[in-house]
Amino acid sequence: MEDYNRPSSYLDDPPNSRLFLVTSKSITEDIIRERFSPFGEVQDIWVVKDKQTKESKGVSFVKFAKSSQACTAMEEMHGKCLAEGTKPIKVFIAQSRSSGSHRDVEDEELTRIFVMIPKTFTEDDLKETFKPYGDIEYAIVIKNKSTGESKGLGYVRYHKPSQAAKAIENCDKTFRAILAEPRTKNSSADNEYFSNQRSDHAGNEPGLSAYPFGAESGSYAAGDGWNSDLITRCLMVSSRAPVAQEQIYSLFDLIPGMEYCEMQRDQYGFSKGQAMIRYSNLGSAVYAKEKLNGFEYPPGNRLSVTFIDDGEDRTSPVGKMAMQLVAAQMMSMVWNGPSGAQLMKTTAGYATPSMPQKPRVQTDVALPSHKKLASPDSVVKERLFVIFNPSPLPVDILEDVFCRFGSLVEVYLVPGRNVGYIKLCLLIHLKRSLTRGRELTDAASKLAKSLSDMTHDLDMTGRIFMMTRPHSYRQ
DNA sequence: CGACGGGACGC
DNA sequence: CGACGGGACGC
Repeated sequence: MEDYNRPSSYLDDPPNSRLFLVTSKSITEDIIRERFSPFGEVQDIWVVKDKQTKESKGVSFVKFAKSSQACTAMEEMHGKCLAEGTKPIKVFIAQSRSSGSHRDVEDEELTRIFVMIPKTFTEDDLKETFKPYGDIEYAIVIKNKSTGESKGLGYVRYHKPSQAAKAIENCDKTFRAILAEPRTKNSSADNEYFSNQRSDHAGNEPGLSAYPFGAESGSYAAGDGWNSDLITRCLMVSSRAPVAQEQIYSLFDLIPGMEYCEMQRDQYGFSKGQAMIRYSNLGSAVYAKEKLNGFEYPPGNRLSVTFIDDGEDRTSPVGKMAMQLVAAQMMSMVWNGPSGAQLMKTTAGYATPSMPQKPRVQTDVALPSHKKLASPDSVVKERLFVIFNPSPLPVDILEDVFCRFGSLVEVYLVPGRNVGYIKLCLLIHLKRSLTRGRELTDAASKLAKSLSDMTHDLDMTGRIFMMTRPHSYRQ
């Protein structure tokens, strides 16, 4: 509740989504709209005019919905002439309205991001994780100088502001990517700059990604819990050679669950050698990426497949790390599970590969019936503290199980730890079968067994505690 | 055993 | 050189 009452306050939201243009005075709002709207959703255009004469002062502001759109427009339009006989325009990211400064915002300030990463991440991991958004100049992990161990933080420098913006918008939220504060003399980095809510890019529109084909080696390590990739139902397919949409369609349609396939086009309607694919479920997308990234189609043309943000609302505090665990588990089902790891042999399109099903509760333990989740803003009345061994179960499974015992508000897994909280606003069955504060019980161990059963090799021999307080909420 | 929504770089 | 308007939620 800052100064958000003023409608104009969201000219700075999300940060760096507004451009400052210097043009000839003859350039009109209509010309600007025509030339800038191809880069994204233009929310506002304002040509600054003299109060008396109404003549343009040769200065304009263009507000985009997203920072990446503004940055791409800046990169593409800086130095262009918008009309015959007019001077080339200058385009900068506008200073935020609150800053008061009129200094040009340098690319230096827009190309380096600051991220939280697993302690196990190497600089190569960091690079691999963030290269889908653009060419990386360098990636460094912040380490303890004496011990050399990672502090779980890193910097990634891109070549272009739009690439950094895309990384911030689209990378897994657990990375908490933000623009890095420029390295300065005064070491205090405690500006009030970054407390702004990030855009949740819920309305991600395709078609603006400016990154070159990131020919990525289809190798990534699964197994250390924290997979470096964003995991979603949406994939981006990149091809060096032009491939018809129908070809991509039939290829990716081999995997059940494809619900959307569309070539990406630039503002002139030309194919960019990229297509967006969406599946109806995570498992299909994970499987598709695993099987088709690096696949030569047509022969000699390596396809690159990466996850892209599907714009789904995953802003619940659960975070996406849990999704990565889901994916890791699906991998293990693909590789080890009974449904087998049948490779797709051909692109000829009839042999549908057997698919791992989305994990569902399958147990001989009698579970109460599935109930609807409580609304996310319900007051949490009880929390269960769960310790997982060896590693947390996927959130959707936990939700599926625990929603049966009460009115489930949220499953929260503490990132990077083997613990989590089950938050409920009403307890029905659990309350009778679990004893406060004590390690137990028949019901809990059955629950544990059923969890283990349904997750194959993951063993949940953890203990479940009852917590009394919904934590840190003042009464 | 374990934990509460996380943040900064040798100039 | 080249920096900040217009319009007016809905309890």
